[in-house]
Amino acid sequence: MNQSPAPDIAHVCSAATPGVRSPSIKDIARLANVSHSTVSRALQNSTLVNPETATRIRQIARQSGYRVSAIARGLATNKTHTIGVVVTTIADPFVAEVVSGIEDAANDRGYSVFLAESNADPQREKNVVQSFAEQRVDGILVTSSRVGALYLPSLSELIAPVVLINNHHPTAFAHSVMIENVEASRVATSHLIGLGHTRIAYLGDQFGYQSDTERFAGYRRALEQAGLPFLPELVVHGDGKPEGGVSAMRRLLDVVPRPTAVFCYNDMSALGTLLAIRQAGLRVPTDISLVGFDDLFVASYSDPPLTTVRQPMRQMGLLAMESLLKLMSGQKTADTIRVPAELIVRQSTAPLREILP
Amino acid sequence: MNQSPAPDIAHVCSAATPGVRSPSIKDIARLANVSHSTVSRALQNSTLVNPETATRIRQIARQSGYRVSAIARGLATNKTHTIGVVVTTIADPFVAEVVSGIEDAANDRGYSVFLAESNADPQREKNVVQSFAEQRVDGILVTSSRVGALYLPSLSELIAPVVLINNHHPTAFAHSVMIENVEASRVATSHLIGLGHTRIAYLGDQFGYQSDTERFAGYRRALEQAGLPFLPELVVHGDGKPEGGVSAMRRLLDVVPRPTAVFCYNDMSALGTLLAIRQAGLRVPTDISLVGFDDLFVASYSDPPLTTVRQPMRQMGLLAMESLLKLMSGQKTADTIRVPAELIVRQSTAPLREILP
DNA sequence: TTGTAGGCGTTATCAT
DNA sequence: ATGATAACGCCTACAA
Repeated sequence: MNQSPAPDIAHVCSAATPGVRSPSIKDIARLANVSHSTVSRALQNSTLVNPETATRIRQIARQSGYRVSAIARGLATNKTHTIGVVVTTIADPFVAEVVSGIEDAANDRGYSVFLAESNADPQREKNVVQSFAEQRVDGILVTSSRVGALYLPSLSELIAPVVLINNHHPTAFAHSVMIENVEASRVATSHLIGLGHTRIAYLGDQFGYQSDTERFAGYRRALEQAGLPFLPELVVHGDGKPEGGVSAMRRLLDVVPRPTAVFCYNDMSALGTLLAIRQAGLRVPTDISLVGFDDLFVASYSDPPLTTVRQPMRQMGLLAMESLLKLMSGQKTADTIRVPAELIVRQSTAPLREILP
Repeated sequence: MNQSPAPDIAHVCSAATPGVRSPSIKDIARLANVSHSTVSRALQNSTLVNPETATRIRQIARQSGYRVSAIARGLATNKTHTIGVVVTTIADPFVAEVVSGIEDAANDRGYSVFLAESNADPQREKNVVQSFAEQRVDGILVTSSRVGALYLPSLSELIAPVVLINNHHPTAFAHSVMIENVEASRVATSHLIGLGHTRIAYLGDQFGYQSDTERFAGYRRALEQAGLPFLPELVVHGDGKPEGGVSAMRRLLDVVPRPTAVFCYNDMSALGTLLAIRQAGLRVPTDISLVGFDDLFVASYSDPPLTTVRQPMRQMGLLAMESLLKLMSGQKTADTIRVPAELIVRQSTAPLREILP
């Protein structure tokens, strides 16, 4: 009798018993009394195979738990149906939302996604690129990262097409999906101006990052349009995270006279800003109005709920994926897709309090 | 003259010119005047090759931009150096932190990670499992998902070893990493009791989820130890997200007399709870004390900052990865690793206000 | 409609 | 120390 592991019980604990290779196309061929090419065809729903044999083959394949080896297929076809996604860190809520959108779209199209974090560490970035190259990914998506700056050229030439999403340093010729930063910031700042504020601070990200530069430009444009003076002392920079928002805001609180409104580069910074203001014994929006950017879920649950600029994060991931699909199939796409944003007014902004002279 | 953008810069747009195969081991062999086996050995730093030729080969390989094909290697070795990570959604901050830890550890060990979301959708779960099977991943990590419930048996037998992280429905025989839920909750609840509270509500997750069950058990144990009566009307269930926290808390606010403290299943729920309390015109901790669970970054930045139970999320990812590595190499590991948690006392909890009779 | 015969880029086992 | 040669699992002409 057969003494091989457990007959039909199959479920005997044992983690993936190593040494037991999964059935191959040839095994199925043997069972079905056909050649492995026929099996291959049947499994691909080719019309070049008798419908009945095809059904029989698929039947057998299912019963024996057959699964194509994506890697063997990849070797043969030179396409892995795999994309690489590189992010600075997935622990950033903005990034996570975008990646979620990507994953969704990729899954729909039958693509598997490799996730890699660069941690803004050059060495790691190198590893990531190398790794994606070795895995022979069909395409690469980069979100909120600096990778582009250093490796994009080699990436897109030697490895696979690349699409950037809100990247820090976009490179020439790179395909990308970006939010309408300038316009969105202009609108956000104008909102504050419309409420009577004239001493409006800008709390940005690190110097040189594109989103920061663009949002700052929108801020200035709004001031200009309103004929308001630009006050350099009201511009500070955080790090895109709550911590940075705290320290940047503290610097702002030392300026006299104090700003009556702050436009934050992003919601994470705004979160820190909120804390700093509270710790200083002031209130939002009574003493200081606050506007964020991103519309992360936290914006709805902070106290007060944050007026902010909504980025359609998931959809941006989707758009990037679609753009990448086109590139991967050799089509041309718009070099950079600009996505409109929307100002969401909540309770962190209020009319300037009248100050009696 | 050349009118295309930038001449020899090589950066001539053109995404990954399809049709141009990257150099193979044979190409290198030709250039180095050796057999491809020698190249293979040289590239693996085998001692079975003349140091000088090895250096020369590596030199040539580097110059020609050679990159091993992980998929060809996988075919040959039957190991892909790849793991699959399945999550419900990466947009959940807890999940994102864990995955970040996993990615870090995996990268250190030379593993690439496939990320897949199940969205708690059975069909998607099927896809994920199928996809990982086809990609021939060497191991699987499942975090905060229900996947285990349905597919774990087939997963760990037919595909690869599996390790669960804070999974909803752990299955027998499954390896897993879990937080010390019962003890942590007991401590958290005792903290409230120590502040004089006796009407302490429990705001949980969906019925049947293991973390919920365990945390609830810890809550009850604390009451018991203090000789406090268990009040069923003070137990409500959300959905693990802020929205669910809001509605669950509203239900709680209708109970008379009102609870004076609430222990929330997780921080996301607590965020919603905070909002609901505020909207009811009450204050935390003056009117109601609040304890969360997880210690997400939001816990530090809410108003008031949340007293909560810290889970070492990144480290849990790391532990899971290490456990998986052992399983993949055929070693045995503890079936379930219990990670201790830590109560972080901030400002959302305060002594029960004396109520004059 | 089906089978035969490479070939994809590696690793691995032999000889030499 | 090196080179043939054969897998690995699949796809795809080409032949039948």
